[in-house]
Amino acid sequence: MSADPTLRREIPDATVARLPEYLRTLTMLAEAGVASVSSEELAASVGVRSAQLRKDLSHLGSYGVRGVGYEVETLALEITRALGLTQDWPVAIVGMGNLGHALASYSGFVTKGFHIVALFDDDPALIGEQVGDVTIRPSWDIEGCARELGIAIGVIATPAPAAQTVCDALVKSGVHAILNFAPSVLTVPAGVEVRRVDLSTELQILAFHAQRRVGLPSPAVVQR
Amino acid sequence: MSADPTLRREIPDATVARLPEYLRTLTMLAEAGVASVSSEELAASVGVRSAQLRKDLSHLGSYGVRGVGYEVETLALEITRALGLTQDWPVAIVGMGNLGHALASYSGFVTKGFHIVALFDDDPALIGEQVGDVTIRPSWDIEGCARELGIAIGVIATPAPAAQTVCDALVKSGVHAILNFAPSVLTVPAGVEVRRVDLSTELQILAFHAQRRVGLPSPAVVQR
DNA sequence: AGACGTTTGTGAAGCCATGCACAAAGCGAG
DNA sequence: CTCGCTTTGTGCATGGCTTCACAAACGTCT
Ligand SMILES: NC(=O)c1ccc[n+]([C@@H]2O[C@H](COP(=O)([O-])OP(=O)(O)OC[C@H]3O[C@@H](n4cnc5c(N)ncnc54)[C@H](O)[C@@H]3O)[C@@H](O)[C@H]2O)c1
Ligand SMILES: NC(=O)c1ccc[n+]([C@@H]2O[C@H](COP(=O)([O-])OP(=O)(O)OC[C@H]3O[C@@H](n4cnc5c(N)ncnc54)[C@H](O)[C@@H]3O)[C@@H](O)[C@H]2O)c1
Repeated sequence: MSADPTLRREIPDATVARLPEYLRTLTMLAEAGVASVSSEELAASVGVRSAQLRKDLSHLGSYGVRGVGYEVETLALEITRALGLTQDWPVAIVGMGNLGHALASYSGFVTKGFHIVALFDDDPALIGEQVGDVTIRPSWDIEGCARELGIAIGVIATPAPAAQTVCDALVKSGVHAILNFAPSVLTVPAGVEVRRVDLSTELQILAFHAQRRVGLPSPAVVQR
Repeated sequence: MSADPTLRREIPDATVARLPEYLRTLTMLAEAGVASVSSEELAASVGVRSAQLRKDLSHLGSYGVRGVGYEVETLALEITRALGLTQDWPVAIVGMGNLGHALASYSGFVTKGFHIVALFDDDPALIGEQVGDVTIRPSWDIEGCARELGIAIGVIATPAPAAQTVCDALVKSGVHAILNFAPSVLTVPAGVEVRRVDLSTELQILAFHAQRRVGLPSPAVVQR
């Protein structure tokens, strides 16, 4: 009785982080004309254990057929819904340097439901420049137009010292989700979600593992 | 008896992932002239609990002074050693499109001990182009010169369909650490470490959380 | 209709990471 | 030297995630 079908179950963070991978693989399968897939096959494509895949999917509901597997289209749709990708998300990028330009001209986002609707920078030389079909605006306009444009997700690609300032402006404009490329820790009010991507950190983690290799039995032809 | 002082202890992955953050903050403190820091202060700057910081550091050894804290220079050096950053790491980037160019011209890597020593692409229009002080080489030369240049870390910034091919070439050239920006799962021999950075995935995770917000008590002035 | 092989969904167990709480250890003041 | 204050390093408890293993469910074939 208390089981409301529309009630969003608690989905573990670890699962949420894997759902996009499942979705991407399912989309590829659908394009290849595959209609049905087993947890074993799908898990192998994504690089996880089949038990993990099944447990992850069980958090969304029961969309498989025992003895058969999952219908690719259906499962893709359910993951899309769980992730909230049935609607389009308006995205703004702040900081149109090297990285900002690469992000703005990347076509891989739109196909996933993300639309870049605003670009900001504080360099007068960049303001007014057209990237794709969006014009770069002055960053002091963030508070003015971000709310108006309905920006839901903000991407920060400014140098580290500017990141907190930009973040504050975004939050003040009603943005509750921020992807931060600057190597700095952002302080935000409760209810605002921040994810950080730090490429230097990734390289350093790789260096750690590479260092441990020293003295190991060479390359290995062993496949895993 | 089995305790070899030079034996590298097992450092948990979760800890390794945080060490670069600690190091970055310590470097900033050092530049600001701070000589000593407590676990409480450092943890606050990084955004973790102090107990977690102390436990993380305890995996490296005992470099703090009770009642006082940690000497910034010393701790930074120890983390640098633990991560294997006392040596410089030669890095190659494959795929010099938008993202590849942004990465190649990013100055934040060299200061951390990473040197981009080779760039590859298979587009004749790009081959020969100079980025910084490195010339773009044809990607069919990877096996020829990667080993010779001592490439330890490979960065893949090609479209997804080319990623596995490029990865194979890198591995064949003796590269054991790969940072993959392409949205594809790479298959590698045992002993090769792959990390993937997928910006679409990050946005999708943010979308999930943003979606859950719907109907929540608005923005909130509450600081956390 | 019933038996059989396959694959899902999930309890249970094991594992790892996080957070708590405190004894041990250092420093400085008296 | 001793006392008291501060902060580290860590044992232990807690919670979450992963993996195992199997009953339940489904399609198919006879
Ligand atoms: N380029 C890379 O490959 C790379 C890799 C890792 C990390 N990063 C990080 O990403 C961020 C951007 O890198 P980049 O290479 O594009 O740097 P960049 O210097 O090329 O671009 C930064 C841009 O931000 C703009 N900016 C500065 N202050 C601003 C403000 N207050 N409001 C709006 N815009 C502002 C600048 O005008 C500039 O256009 C940096 O924090 C960098 O550390 C970049
Ligand atoms: N640009 C972004 O902001 C962004 C964001 C997310 C993910 N990505 C991913 O990063 C990758 C690169 O993105 P991009 O925007 O730079 O793409 P891009 O098309 O601008 O560049 C790809 C480059 O790879 C080269 N290439 C293709 N096949 C190759 C091969 N076999 N060997 C060597 N080089 C080869 C191409 O010549 C081109 O220069 C893609 O996989 C993309 O999905 C990019």
